[in-house]
Amino acid sequence: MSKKYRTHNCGELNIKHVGKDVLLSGWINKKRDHGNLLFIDLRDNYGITQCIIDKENSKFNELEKTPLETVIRIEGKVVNRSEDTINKEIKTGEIEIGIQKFNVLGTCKELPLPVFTDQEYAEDIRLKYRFLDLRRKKIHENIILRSKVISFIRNQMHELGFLEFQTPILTSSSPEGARDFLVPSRLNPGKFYALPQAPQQFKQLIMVSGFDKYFQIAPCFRDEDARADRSPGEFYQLDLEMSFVEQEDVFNVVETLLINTFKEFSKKKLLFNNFPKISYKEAMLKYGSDKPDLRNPLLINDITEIFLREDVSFEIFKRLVKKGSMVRCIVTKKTKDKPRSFFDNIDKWAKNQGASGLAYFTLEKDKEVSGKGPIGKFFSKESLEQIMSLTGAEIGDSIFLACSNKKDLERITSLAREKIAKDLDLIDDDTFAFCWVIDYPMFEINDVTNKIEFSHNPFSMPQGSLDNINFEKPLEILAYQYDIVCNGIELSSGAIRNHIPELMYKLFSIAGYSKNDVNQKFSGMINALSYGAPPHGGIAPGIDRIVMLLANEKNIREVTMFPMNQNAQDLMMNAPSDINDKQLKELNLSLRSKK
RNA sequence: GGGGGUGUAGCUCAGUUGGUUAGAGCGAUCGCCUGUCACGCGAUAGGUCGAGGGUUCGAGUCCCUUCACUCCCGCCA
Repeated sequence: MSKKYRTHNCGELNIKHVGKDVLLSGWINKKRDHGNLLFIDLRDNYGITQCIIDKENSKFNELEKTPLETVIRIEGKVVNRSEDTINKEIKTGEIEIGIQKFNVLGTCKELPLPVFTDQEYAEDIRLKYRFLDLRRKKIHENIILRSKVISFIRNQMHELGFLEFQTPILTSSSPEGARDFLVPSRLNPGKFYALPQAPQQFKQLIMVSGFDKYFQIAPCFRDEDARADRSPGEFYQLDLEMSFVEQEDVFNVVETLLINTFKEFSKKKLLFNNFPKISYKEAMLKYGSDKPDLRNPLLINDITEIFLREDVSFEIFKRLVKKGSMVRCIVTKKTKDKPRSFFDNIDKWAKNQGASGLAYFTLEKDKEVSGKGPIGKFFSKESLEQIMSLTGAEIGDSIFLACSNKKDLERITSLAREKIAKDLDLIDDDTFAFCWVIDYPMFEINDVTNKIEFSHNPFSMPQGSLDNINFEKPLEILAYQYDIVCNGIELSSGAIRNHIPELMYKLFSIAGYSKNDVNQKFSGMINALSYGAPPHGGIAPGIDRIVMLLANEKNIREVTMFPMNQNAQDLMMNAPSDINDKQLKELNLSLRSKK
């Protein structure tokens, strides 16, 4: 046989190959030892093939003693299995290999974690031995899925006419946004590069350079603390930017791309084939959040005005409303027969969340409409009818109310929406619900400093034009700034960019930056915009989160090949690590002694 | 920086009200077994109960401190 290691892989042999002499190489996934007969499940990237050897073979004892996860080469003949021994679970289950010879290609010590199980393991062991962890079925498949998704997206982008470019990894520190990762410069002592938080400025410069449509599967670096859906350090975005476009043009590209990708890689249903567009303001009112989960049918309504009525006697809320608080509610359909415990649990839960609780009552009708439940008696028939017309509630429905300032209300009603929907089992886990959140405000007021700040990206284009924007009321200026949300997870945000220097200076001045400040801090950008910049805009969907959704995983490490732990350490490579004095000297750095 | 959870054999976990020698499954080692596919059966080895301190006649169990991992808040386009 001319091949050295294999003639076939472990996933391709079937009934058609019976009688052939083959070479297979792979890992010993599992052994089943019958004393005089030994089954070996040989595994490689492509599948598992059962191989068999018996006492007649002189190599029997040696193979019997070879540990799991040893890499071996097997020489043998493909034989078909008898009807009753066929394994329908695996692709190669109709055949097995009668082993003639074998030899060890790579030995294996006792395993720190088993490869052959679906059990869950402590994170630090998995990360330290990631190369073993990655052999395991589920995560191995996740990583392959990730590769396929990226390659699919790349093909789609090329087909849509986008050009793929690389942008610098060593760049300059930017004043806005997240904390930068810094890299000391040897040739420029005392100066530092920063790793890009995103190729934001570069992609705009690519547009100014006339390339029209750009994309990149771009690594992004942000030195912020981790979350389950946020890697410490680095993550990937599908970064894209287009010239001569309006918001709708970007939406069309992204919707096409995401719909194709999600249809290709998941069996789950798409709730909308045209993604609904929800304004930021509406999202905050109806869902209490700018990343609403539209699988959840519950809506939030403002019913503050009810508590100004003479015929409502719920004095606690009335007093708070007089002082400026608002009242918002969630209606649950046909819950009048739910046990008292259902309501009390939610109230108790809300108190645990730091709210003063969730008041509730149920709408009933005998001769006339009445409220049943702890606070039902405080509402007149007419006020209940007004609530019904404001919220769409009907007889038999229940109403949960909270009263507070706007920010706390948004927080608690958003959480309550999720909690109640879960308790009532209202969320269809088998769907993806995408939506756009649009019309973000350009500015917001900082609670602590009471100063006006950019609420998102300062380079976003305000809605309106230089001569009709009311700069006197900056908090009312909306931006062509948009987010895409799926199942309550923020997938990306983007904007039509401000390519007009004059308008840029004006907006920055509202946020307290002088023309000089802007010229200094964003010199590359503002300079470029002064030499003929096309109108342009883009977006940057998070690749890791897209793969998370497609793989149905809750943690980003499950779709990342070599992730760091929560403290931003790579336990396998021992990063970050100490460096020696020579390196420090070359970089003109000295370390402060640690406390 | 703050809050919650977890930490017992190589791995996954049990361990009662504080009470004799800390257990099980998988894995390892040895033996038996020719049709398994989570093979089966028997035996053996394997423990700083995360670490340190305290209370107690006695601590895996109670208290304090501390470390590691994780989830969340802060932070984050």
